Amino acid sequence: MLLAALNLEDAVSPTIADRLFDQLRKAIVEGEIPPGSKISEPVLAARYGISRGPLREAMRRLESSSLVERKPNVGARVIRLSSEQLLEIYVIREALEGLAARLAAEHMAEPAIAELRALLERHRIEVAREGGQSYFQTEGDLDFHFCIVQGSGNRRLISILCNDLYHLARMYRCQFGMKSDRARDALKEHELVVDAIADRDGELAEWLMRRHIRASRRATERRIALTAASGQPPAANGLRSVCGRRDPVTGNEYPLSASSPPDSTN
Amino acid sequence: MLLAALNLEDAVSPTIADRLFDQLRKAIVEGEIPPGSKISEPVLAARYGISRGPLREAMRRLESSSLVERKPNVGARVIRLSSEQLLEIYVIREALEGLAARLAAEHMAEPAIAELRALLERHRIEVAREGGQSYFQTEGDLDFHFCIVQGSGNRRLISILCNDLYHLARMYRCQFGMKSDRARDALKEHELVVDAIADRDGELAEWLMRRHIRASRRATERRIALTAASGQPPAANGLRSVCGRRDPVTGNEYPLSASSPPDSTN
DNA sequence: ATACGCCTTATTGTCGACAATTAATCTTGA
DNA sequence: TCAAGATTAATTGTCGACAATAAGGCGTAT
Repeated sequence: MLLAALNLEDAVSPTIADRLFDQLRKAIVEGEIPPGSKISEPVLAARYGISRGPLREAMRRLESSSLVERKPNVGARVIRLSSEQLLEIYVIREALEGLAARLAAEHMAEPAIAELRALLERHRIEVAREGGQSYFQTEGDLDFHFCIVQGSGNRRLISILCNDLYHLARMYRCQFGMKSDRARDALKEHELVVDAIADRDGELAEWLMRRHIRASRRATERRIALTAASGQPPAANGLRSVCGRRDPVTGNEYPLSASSPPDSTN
Repeated sequence: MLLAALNLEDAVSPTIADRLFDQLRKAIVEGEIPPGSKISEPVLAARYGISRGPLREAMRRLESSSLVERKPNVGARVIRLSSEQLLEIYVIREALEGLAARLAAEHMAEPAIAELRALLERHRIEVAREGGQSYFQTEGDLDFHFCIVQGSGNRRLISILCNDLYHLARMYRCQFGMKSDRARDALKEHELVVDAIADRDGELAEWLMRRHIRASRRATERRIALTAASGQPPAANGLRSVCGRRDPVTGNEYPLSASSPPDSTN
């Protein structure tokens, strides 16, 4: 529900290819199409009841979003998530969202700041209710960052973060489970950032945002170290593996482990 | 010639769509297909002697690179360059390339640093020969930044900068002419950055790179203020308009002013 | 028994044609 | 004469079929 802001695509496109792109991205991000699985064009086209033309165009866009990898004359596979790539994204987000926070402090309109405050208030209630363990908070976290980036007013910055990096980050979170025990700390950090923005203190806002993302990255690093030590292969997802179920799309391939969509709060 | 590093695509793809994407991107970036011009699928397909299928896939990739804008059931137009968007890119580059410089100082291998030094040496000779006015320097500038980013070792950072932002930056430069009088200063700034990287001083490298890009942005701002004051419309390109010639691709549309490819040093 | 080469098969890449939507033109009325 | 509407034309979106490439299986020779 709070994820509404993340669904840029709720204004349905009249063309099949665009709609399909949204559907496939959602399916890949939420793990419905497992990472590493091969995507067969005829099978997928039949699955969605369309021709291969629009499908291929959607696949091209997925490739540009680096959600699938394609080799010519061979086919496309859903990207396999490596911890290194996740950390790379954190490093970039630290720089980019720090910038976004500074710009937001300079450009954001007062009503938008008030909305941001209201959003954090809802998060506060939620965290208090679920004792800081809620998985939901993780999504709320993305919602918060989403709002800040929107407030930066830099359209290309918005595009880079919201069209590509956030979907990747969400994908990793869905894969790894991520019922972060950092919800309470994260919320506090969020509030400090918003305070700085409300004070129009861009320098402080950037510093706080960078520290926040750095802390987030370190928590992820710890988590990765844990799951790696517990015997699982490094690139595997540490989530409930639904072995009794068959791949819903590709049908015949069953890589590492298939994970069902982690929640339906959108 | 020095642009060789920028041509990631010299390893020709066996598929038409990929080859066409490279060709079209080059044509758009260098202004052969003027900004704002409508792209007709049948015309373009005939022009390149291929079918509309691969063309559409290439167009989808161009759209992802934000080189063309598409409206459903209407068509695609080459993006029109606004000064605001150019400055937005500079702001992002400042954050991202500052990060890249820091990472390069930490991760770059010694031979790569030596290569970088050699590159700057060639630039030094070139600048001395052309008296700091050379247009070439502008391309060399991109080459330099390209190498630094490659040295960061962060694959996603490399992808964002080299696959999208650099092509846009190059497009703006081609459109605006850009025989920057800042070549001498820029070269000096480049050398300082490389010194910091060689010293493995990441913090300094980042600071120097940010300052360098900031100076570059300010020079561009001044240039924009000049051309805007000299009577041209703000989004127009301030380059020789070849009015006697017809649009080589779309054939029937002739927006603002068509500019021929600024150089052939690749 | 293993390795090399050939062949079969399935998948991707490409093409031409049809349908749907949009933009422009022409007509008609006030 | 201008505006509003319908009509026409062109472009885009979609589809099914063919061709080319690569992967996998099979057989044979060493």
